[in-house]
Amino acid sequence: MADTPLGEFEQVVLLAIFRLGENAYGVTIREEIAAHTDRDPSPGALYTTLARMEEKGLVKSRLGDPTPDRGGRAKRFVKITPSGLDAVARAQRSYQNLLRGISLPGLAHG
Amino acid sequence: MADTPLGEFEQVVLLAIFRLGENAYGVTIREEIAAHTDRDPSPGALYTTLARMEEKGLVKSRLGDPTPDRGGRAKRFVKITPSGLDAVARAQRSYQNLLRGISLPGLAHG
DNA sequence: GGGATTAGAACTACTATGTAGGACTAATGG
DNA sequence: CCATTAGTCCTACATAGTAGTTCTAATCCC
Repeated sequence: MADTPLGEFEQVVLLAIFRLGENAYGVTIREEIAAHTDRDPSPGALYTTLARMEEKGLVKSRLGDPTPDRGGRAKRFVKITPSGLDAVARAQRSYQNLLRGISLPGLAHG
Repeated sequence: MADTPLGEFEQVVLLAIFRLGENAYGVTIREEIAAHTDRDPSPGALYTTLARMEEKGLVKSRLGDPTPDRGGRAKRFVKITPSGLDAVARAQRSYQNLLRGISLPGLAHG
């Protein structure tokens, strides 16, 4: 299953997790996505996708310790697996490849 | 319906059409995708997606003249609409935005 | 110390997108 | 006029995207 084609939203979630590093869990991932894209996914949308990706081995999760806060329930921290990292890189590469030589009107190069 | 979030494959198809310019129709689009990505979509996969995108106003199609070839059936040429172009550009931008500041292991920059 | 309150996760249900394979169609050529 | 061929379209199903709601476990306050 090394060549699972990543879905659009899966990629967005993976990248958000990547950015967050050690502090990636449901709530922060959602915030990160909202901050860096035009999306604002519902909790359900995120957790469902997270669960599916874990099934496919793209991410791994571990339950953290409860924080000393009101409602400080234990967070489920998420981390990208090597296989997940590979999948993002691969997706990026083929995307980049398709873009090669194209200049899209209305899109700034960078 | 200006903010339709483009799917992964939709984007690939759109970009292929863009590259092909005036000569974009079923067969050539399929070849273009096969040549520039790791995918090799079946005819059905492509035509279905094309039909859906036309419904959403992302592409427009017109029937060409039959070519004087054996089996030279009339081709259905496809063109990206302004709204389609906008959708790709938007998708690109938010993708780029999410990538900002990230350096992915195993992915060459460029 | 037990119910109100709250952060956070998980379930259910549904829609949309991705995908294949084969049927259909319209043209030529012998 | 039927075999052959380029090309399109139909049918059916798998997978990804999405929302809303409910469940859970922890503090806070009286």
